[in-house]
Amino acid sequence: MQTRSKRPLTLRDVSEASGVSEMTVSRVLRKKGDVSAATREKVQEAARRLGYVPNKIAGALASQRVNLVAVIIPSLGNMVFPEVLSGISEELEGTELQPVVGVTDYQPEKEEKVLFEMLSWRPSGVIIAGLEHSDASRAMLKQAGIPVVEIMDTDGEAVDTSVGISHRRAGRIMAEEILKAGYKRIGFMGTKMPLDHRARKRFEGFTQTLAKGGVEIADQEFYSGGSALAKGREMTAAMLRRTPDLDFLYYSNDMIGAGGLLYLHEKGADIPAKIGLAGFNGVELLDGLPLQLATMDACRREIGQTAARIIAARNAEGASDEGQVVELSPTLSFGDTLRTN
Amino acid sequence: MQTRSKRPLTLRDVSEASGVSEMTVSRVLRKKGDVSAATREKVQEAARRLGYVPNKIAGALASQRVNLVAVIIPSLGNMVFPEVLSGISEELEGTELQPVVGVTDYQPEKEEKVLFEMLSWRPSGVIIAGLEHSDASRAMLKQAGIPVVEIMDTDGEAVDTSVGISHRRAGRIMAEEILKAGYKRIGFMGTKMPLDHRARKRFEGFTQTLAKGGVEIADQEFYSGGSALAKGREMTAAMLRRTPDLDFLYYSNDMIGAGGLLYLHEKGADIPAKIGLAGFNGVELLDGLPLQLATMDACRREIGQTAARIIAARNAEGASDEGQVVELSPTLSFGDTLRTN
DNA sequence: CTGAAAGCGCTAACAG
DNA sequence: CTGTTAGCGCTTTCAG
Repeated sequence: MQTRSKRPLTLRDVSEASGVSEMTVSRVLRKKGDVSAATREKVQEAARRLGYVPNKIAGALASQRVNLVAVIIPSLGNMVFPEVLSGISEELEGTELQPVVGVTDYQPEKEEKVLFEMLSWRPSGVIIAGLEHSDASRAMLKQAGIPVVEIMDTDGEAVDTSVGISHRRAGRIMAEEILKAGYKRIGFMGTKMPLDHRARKRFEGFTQTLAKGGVEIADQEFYSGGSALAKGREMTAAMLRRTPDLDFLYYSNDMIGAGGLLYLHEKGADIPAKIGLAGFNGVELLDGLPLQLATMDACRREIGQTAARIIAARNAEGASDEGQVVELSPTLSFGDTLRTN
Repeated sequence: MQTRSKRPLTLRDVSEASGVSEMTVSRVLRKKGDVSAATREKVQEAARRLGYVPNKIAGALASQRVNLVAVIIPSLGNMVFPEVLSGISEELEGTELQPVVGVTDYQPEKEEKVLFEMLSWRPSGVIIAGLEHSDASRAMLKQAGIPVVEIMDTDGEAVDTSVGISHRRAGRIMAEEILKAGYKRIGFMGTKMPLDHRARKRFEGFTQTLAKGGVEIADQEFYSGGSALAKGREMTAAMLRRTPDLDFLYYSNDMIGAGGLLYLHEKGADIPAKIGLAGFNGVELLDGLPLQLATMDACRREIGQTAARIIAARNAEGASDEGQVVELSPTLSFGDTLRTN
């Protein structure tokens, strides 16, 4: 139908091909304003025949509106963020808005760069992971004059609005359950990530609550890089060699927890009677393990949905420009690796 | 530093604040053309102080250039695509270009929508998964007048350029190795995905090669939804109940393969002597399993890098506008679940 | 090295 | 219901 052409088609081409003014063509193509069925048909036919694709750059400049929501996350390989994203997409599906993703690799400088880059496209809103940002990033977010939702975490001060869980509380709850179940000699394994503030907060909540119960972490180890499953396996083996009397292992994520679980299960360990295990995230991926790992879900999908809903609402007319804090409650699953007491 | 303002800052604001013409401000901010050190300093100081973020919409419209590469993939939850993406990002890092991701959920209509949407931003290139697209999508890709690289697969005709592996050949190679190892009673498990053409092609290559060796698939089962690990476990159990004399199980992806592996390992099956297993993808994630699953890597990262490099090269001056086919060679790993002879 | 003028392709705001 | 007139904020081009 179309002919090869170096220059992309413009509204004017459609206008000429259909004998209708540019303005009316624009109305038809945007389904905005009333146009008679006859001309509408003529225009659509011409547009289709030519293979016209509107130029959003020009449209956005003229209308001063860009229906994009910038979504800024640390990583895609983490399993948790794709789920947040699908919550966002799902929720935005019914609206004009579209998510655009930027990845920071947990680096504040990269976050700053990505944020700057995305804001320069003048999006209608920003959804960004975490509450910890560089001063420059916070300044940009404030200055942008658009709704900003910081997600995943509520332990801290948001620029505008935050949606997430309290990781301190999550660590605390896990510690309480472990104590309640009567475990005493507790080991911790996690990522060596000074910049993963949420893991850090969980760890803090965890150790502080143990301390209140008169228990101290008996051993701990941090890793970085490599296959998480393999790392969990190795670290668990090493830790039990070093501190054989541990009766509970708390992992900062489910993947290393699964590695530990597989290792102990093979060794014929008496789980959860003699040794208990728990991870974090509620990764559905792991459902087929020999034992179900105790874990705590982080409400990933729900966080995405809620954040997206807030942005969408604020973009609608007559929205209250108020910031808010939405704290979701993670649910603990005991699985097969934490005594229910 | 900045003041609250509803209206985002413009070049004119920076111009007024620095007492330098808009044009020269623009030159400084884009580091284009020669500007005296003194004025450059003045401009940069003003821009920083005000918190100016350039408006790329306006810039793109004026310059007729958008440094975006549209990347269109079926899914983010698949583990394989995030790796392709990181190959792309890595390769684009050194250039002006930036990837923008769109997800199709394996649905041709959604692909068409996403493609239309992305093309309307006039990107500098398109990287799109697969060779199978609707007529409309192919038309748009041809019409766009920008480099288009179809990735993952080379079994078929590309619009412009393709980079990937031959999935037919991958299936064939696996079949050859299985026959060579002397397995005879072979079961297949995979996703119920009429739209996953690559899985289909592997399956075809696999069965055709078995047939040449006088072997027919003894049993097969397809699933959809749910946790892949759990599905692999269940399907394996069911299949062996139904067809107990199977001596090899070929899985269309590593996750269900891992489920089967865990199941059989727990049952104390004699792997790989009495029963062999193989998956597909080379998912590093699974490195900590009790046995290493035989698999074939799909060159995910390398595909991303190559595709990005091609787009970048074509965007440089004096590039040959030629389409090409880049077929990469997947490597087979025997792991612990496929007899080496 | 710096500035002035003229759009990029589309849509808001008015007229008819 | 349809058309006309101005820009949107930046960059290209051409003069100084």
